[in-house]
This record gives sequence, structure tokens and C-alpha cells, in this order.
Amino acid sequence: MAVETRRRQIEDAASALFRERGYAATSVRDIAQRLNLQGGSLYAHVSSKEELLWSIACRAADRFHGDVGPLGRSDAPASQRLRRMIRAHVGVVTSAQRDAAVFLHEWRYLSGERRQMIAGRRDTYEALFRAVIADGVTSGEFAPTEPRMSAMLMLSGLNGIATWYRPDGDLTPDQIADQYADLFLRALAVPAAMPEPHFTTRTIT
Amino acid sequence: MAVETRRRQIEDAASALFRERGYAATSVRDIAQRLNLQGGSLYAHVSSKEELLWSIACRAADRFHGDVGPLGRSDAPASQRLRRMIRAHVGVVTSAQRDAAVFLHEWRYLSGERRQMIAGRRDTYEALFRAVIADGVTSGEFAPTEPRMSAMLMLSGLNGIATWYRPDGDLTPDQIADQYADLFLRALAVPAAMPEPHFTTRTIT
DNA sequence: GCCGGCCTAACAAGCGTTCGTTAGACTAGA
DNA sequence: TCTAGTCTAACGAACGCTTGTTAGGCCGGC
Repeated sequence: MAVETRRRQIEDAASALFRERGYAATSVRDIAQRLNLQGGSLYAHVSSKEELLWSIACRAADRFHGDVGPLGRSDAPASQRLRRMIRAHVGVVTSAQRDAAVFLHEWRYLSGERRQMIAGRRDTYEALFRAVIADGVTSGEFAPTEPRMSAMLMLSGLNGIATWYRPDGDLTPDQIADQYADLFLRALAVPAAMPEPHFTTRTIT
Repeated sequence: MAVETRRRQIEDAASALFRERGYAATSVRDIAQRLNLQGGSLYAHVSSKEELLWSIACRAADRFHGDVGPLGRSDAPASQRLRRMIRAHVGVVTSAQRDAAVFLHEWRYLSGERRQMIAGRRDTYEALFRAVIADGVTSGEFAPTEPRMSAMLMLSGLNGIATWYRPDGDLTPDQIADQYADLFLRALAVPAAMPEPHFTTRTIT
């Protein structure tokens, strides 16, 4: 309990510092100082600096997959799924901003197996967006496009939010998400010139 | 001459390493090793590690502003300017990939005045995109949108290319740029459903 | 013979991590 | 109720190593 709490405090302080200064530029003593501890004292709760990074990256990955994954696997129309995913993704990025930034940018300082694991979860997550876009294309909801590229574009854009979002800014996460979703969905929409004969046009290969 | 060349070699090696491992995780000895030198020997050509980072960030900033800036300030229609800017930006990102990545991600390890200078050039560059989008909106070429957000989205997407682009991949920079431009311009386009009446619709695309 | 370019050697500072120790709180037994 | 034992959380010093940087000397080409 008290141990658990302390551990969380350490992870939170580390998460903030890793985001502010980067993993390599943050020392164990920096983290300890935020909690008014000595450097060595952290090792009662943590087995190494890298394991700390690993924990933070994992809990961020959990949130992304947990919040966004199910929305992508529902059987709603692709455009609807996509909009919901975008909203959820922006939700994670803004509410767990520090963790998200660590997951997105600092994971590469992990080594070996741990690094591969996070890379794998990243890939799986990206594949989720690719799949929904591909679904929309084959169902005729979206204009033909290279899902690989549009998904990368979308995720780069969404992840950029973690860089510039400020909780005290004048835009709520949902406002941002909706505007982004509008832009993306318009980018993917089939040109209205010759409107599709409405719904269940699943037959396009 | 020989000095200039050596200096360039050092900058290039440093640029590659800063991109691969990050500035803080790259040691002066690492850089020297790439050129079969001893760590201390670099200091005949370089006054500090940070000055090296500064040089690399500057030359990247020069390329972005030099290649893209003029295109944004021409008096062509906004959509045309934007497409050209995107192509040029992707050109820089792919042809000076390492420098660009350093400019985009490692500049924050600069301190004091130098850091502010690069941040300023970044802001100016972003403002260029915002301005073109705003132009397009007021001229009726683009649907009403928040230029701040659409510009951030665009730049996040374009800069993400620096992360995943591989010169030996199966997409040329121009192909990537065109696909991205298509997506962006469709996202910004005024809905064709009820076309604007007047405004001398200068042909888009 | 000078001088640019590189070497080796050293420097102080800081790194992640370990370890013996301690202060305080809790618990059990007499 | 005292006391002995145990547990926890942290200290603070030290370890071996790496960091950025400096200094002095050697060598080859003008």
C-alpha cells in the first residue's frame, strides 16, 4: 500500500522528468530530488532506471490499447469507428500526457527485449488504424487511398498533440479531437461529385 | 579547405548519431570514433558539443526556410502554394533526413540563447503554413477552419515522415508528398455539395 | 621551421548502482 | 507495561565508470 503509493509517486515524477528533459538527460538523482529523497533511496522501490522507463511506457501502452482498441474492433461503419478512436486517442494523449509522450518518444532508450516489446505494441496499435481505414476503403466509405500512409499521417498528427497541448489552453480535448476528426474524415471521404448509391456498397474490391 | 571538410565530416557524423541515439545519449567519443579519431581531437574543429548541435540545427533550419519559405510567399493561389510547400518540405525531410530529425527533435537540448533562436525559427516556419491556410480560407479556396490547428496537424504529419522514411523504401519523396498533399487539400477543400457561388473559383489542384 | 591535425593523458564532475547503517513504527511475549 | 525483535524507508558514502573538456607533445607538409 504505502509501498505501492511510493512506487507510483516515483513513476509519476520520472514520467514528468523524462518528458521534460528526455530519458538520457534525466539522472536518478533528479528523480529522487523531486520527492525529496536521496538518489540511492529509489532503489528500494525500483530495480533500475530502465525498468522505470519500462513501467511508464507499459502503462501508457495499456491505456492506448485499452481505450482505443475496442472502438476499432466494433462493427460500426469505418468512419464512425475512426471518429471514436480519434476521440479516445486524443483523450489518452491529453489526460496522460506525460506517460503518452514517454511512450511515443522515449521508448527507444529501452534495450533488448523490452524495447522490442514496446515496438511491437506500437506496431499493433498502428495496424489498428490501418485496418479501419482499409475497411472504409473496401466498403466504399472512403476514397481509395494507401492505408499505410494515411494511417501514419493520422497518427503523426494525433501524436503531435502530445507536444503542444496545454491543459490550461483554450481548447478542450474533445474540441481538438472533433476538429481533427473532421479534417481526417474529409480527407478520406469519397468525392461528392458522383454520390455513391447509398449504403451497403460492400462490393467494391 | 581541409579544415572545412573535416568540420563537415564531424557535423555529418554527429548528425547521424544524434538522430540514431539522441543528443544526450551520444558522447563526444562516439562521434570521434566514427571518424577514427580520439575524443579530444574533435576540439581542434569544434568548440563544444553543444555548438555542434547548434550548427546542425542551423543548417537544417536554413534548408527549410530556404527551400520552403519563398514558395509560401509567392502570389499563387493558396492551394497551389501549399502543394508546393509540402513537396519542398518533404524534399528537405527526405534528402537531409538526419539534419531534419535533429532540427525537429534534438534542438531542445540547446540551452539559453541558442535554444530560443531555434525555437524562434521554428515558430516562424510554422507561421508560414498558418498564413497560407488562412489566406486560403479568406479567399474562399478552403473551407473555414482553425489555421492554427490545421497547420499543426499538417506539420506533425509532414515531420513524422522524417521518422519512418527510408531511402531504399518503395516510395519516392515526391510520391509521398503528392499523396500527403492530396489528403491535406481534400481535408481543407470547401464541400462540393453546395458550391460557393462567386469568388472566381481558381481551379484547385 | 612553422603549423595544422592528431595523439595521449589527464582533469573534475557526474553517472547508475550498491551497501552498511539508522531512525522510527509496529508487534509479541513476559 | 516494558522490552526485544522485526520491518520499513531512507540516508549517505562509496564504487567503478563515463562524461565533456583541456593540455602538452609528436609528426608530416608547406
